[in-house]
Amino acid sequence: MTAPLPLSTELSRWLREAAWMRWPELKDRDVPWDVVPATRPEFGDYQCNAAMSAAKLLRRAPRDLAAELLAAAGSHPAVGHVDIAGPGFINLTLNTAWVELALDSLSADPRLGTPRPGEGQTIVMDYSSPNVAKPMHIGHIRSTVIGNALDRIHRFLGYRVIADNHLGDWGTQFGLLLLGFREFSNLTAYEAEPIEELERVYVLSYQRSQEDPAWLEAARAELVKLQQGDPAARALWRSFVDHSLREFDKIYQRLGVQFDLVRGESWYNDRLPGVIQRLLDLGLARESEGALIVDLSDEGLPPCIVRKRDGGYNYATTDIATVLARCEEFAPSSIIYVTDERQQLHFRQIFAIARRLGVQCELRHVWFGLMRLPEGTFSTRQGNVIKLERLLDEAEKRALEIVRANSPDLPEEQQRAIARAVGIGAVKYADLSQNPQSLVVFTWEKALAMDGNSAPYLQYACARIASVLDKYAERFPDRDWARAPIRLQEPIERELGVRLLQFAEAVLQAAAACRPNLLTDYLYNLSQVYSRFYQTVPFLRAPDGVRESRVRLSAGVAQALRTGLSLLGIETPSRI
RNA sequence: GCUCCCGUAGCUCAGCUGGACAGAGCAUCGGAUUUCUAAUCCGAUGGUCGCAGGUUCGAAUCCUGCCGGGAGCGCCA
Repeated sequence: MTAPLPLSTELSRWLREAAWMRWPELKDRDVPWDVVPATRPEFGDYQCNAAMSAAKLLRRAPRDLAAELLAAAGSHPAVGHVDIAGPGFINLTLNTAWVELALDSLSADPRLGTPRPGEGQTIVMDYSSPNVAKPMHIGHIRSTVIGNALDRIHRFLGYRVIADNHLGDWGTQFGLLLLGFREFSNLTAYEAEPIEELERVYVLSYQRSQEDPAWLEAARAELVKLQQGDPAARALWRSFVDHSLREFDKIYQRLGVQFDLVRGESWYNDRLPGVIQRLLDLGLARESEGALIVDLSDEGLPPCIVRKRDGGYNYATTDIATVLARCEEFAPSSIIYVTDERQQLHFRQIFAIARRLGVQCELRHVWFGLMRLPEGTFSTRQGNVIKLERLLDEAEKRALEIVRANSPDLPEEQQRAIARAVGIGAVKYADLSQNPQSLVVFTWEKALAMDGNSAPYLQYACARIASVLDKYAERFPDRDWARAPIRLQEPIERELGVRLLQFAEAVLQAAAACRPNLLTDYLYNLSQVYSRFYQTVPFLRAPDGVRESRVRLSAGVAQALRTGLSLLGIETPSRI
């Protein structure tokens, strides 16, 4: 049998349809018919708060409405009993036998009942997008990790996702870089540590440009040569990009991040004149102070410059070209950009212009708070950047110390593998478990937290369950938990079972809100309940049948944790 | 000057499309292991949800103002 999941969706539909049948006049009114998990255990498993809102519209007593609604809805197989409490809350307690059956089918499903609402739809996801010739630092981790989690979540929900790493590989800094490279570079250093060398060269070239107008002029000339396709400039630039990409790939490999496309800004270069032409043809752009702008004042936005006074194009032009190209090539239902908060205005402008150009697909900017250091913002010039590589190294190092202390019997190689999964997982989780829009002040302590609400806590729960399954197989070789029915006897068991049913809801919510922390919240809570279950209820020593039920429930929890963590890009070793 | 975001326990943060006495983790204090991984669990302490109004049966959540912090606002990306 297939359980009607997600349960809250199903129950909401049940009550909403009954309400609309009973009170057709409320159909277009804004009444929250949603059934949501109960806020407190004594209120049952789910609750509906619609009666109070409806009461206002119908000028009736809310408790009466609640009673009429329940009478109209009749019974639902999942609902054991209902209560009307307080001013008119409808409290639903699930039928435990139904929950048991739902878990029987759910725990056999690797997706834990998660639907695929995205089938047939494409999403382009634009994330990470570091700048060529600069090292990835801790400021890049948010876009990369949050973007990758949203990428994985959407794929899981059936969307065709095109993950595109929109590299910053074009722009005025390349004039200084090309010129500086010819003058200052050390080729040996460039081969060994390309990004560091390019960074050094850039800083020198930048400094000289501040003091020497002729140098600045020469840099501009280099940029023009590059943009006009001069073979020598082009070749050198290509080398910068390739070397940078190789360095970025080391980080991506460690983070388990893969892209379908790596198209930098340069990829759109040839399309820029066409974009300008379209804007002009449609009468959307006009000249102002020598530059070409799109006036957006009727949307309350400042004008957007799409061509500079000197005839050059800027990032706005590129981003418009990018939207158009993506729509043409992939026909996505939406394009999601994951960047920091500073680009909010920029994307509002880009989206407004794209719509005027006839772009239909949903355009979504998922922004997150800029990462800062306790002493303020960091920048290359202040020399206070913390490189991503160093953060990952430190995470693995600290994790390895803990692994060695806790599992001294394991071979060195396995300890290292566990430390990688735990360390990288901790770093990712620290970022993913926060509301993306919170302002983030980087501290080592926070970024590397490995106890409490952290990835290792969840990984630990998984490892414990793996161990339980091993022990079971060892001690009861002729029994099979996978076929035994799940029975929920103890309150903690029931709580765990109901919680497990809510996996799909958590994934769907995280996707809809583009907030991975909704998923981490769910997973953390599930493991907390599991830890309590593990602590208070014996399973391998439980009687026949009960033992199998508990082992099977544990296996279901492990499945949820593994799947959930994989959606966040976090590994789950069978031992930690 | 205008726009956006943030201000919740000593610290770090959830909760914010309004719902029933405000939740975690860390820290502090006290407990739990002859048994399935103690990277765990149980208990205690700890909050005028920045301030002041307003809307509502009901506000941390919505609206207005103020205070404090961050970011952005035409030729950088």
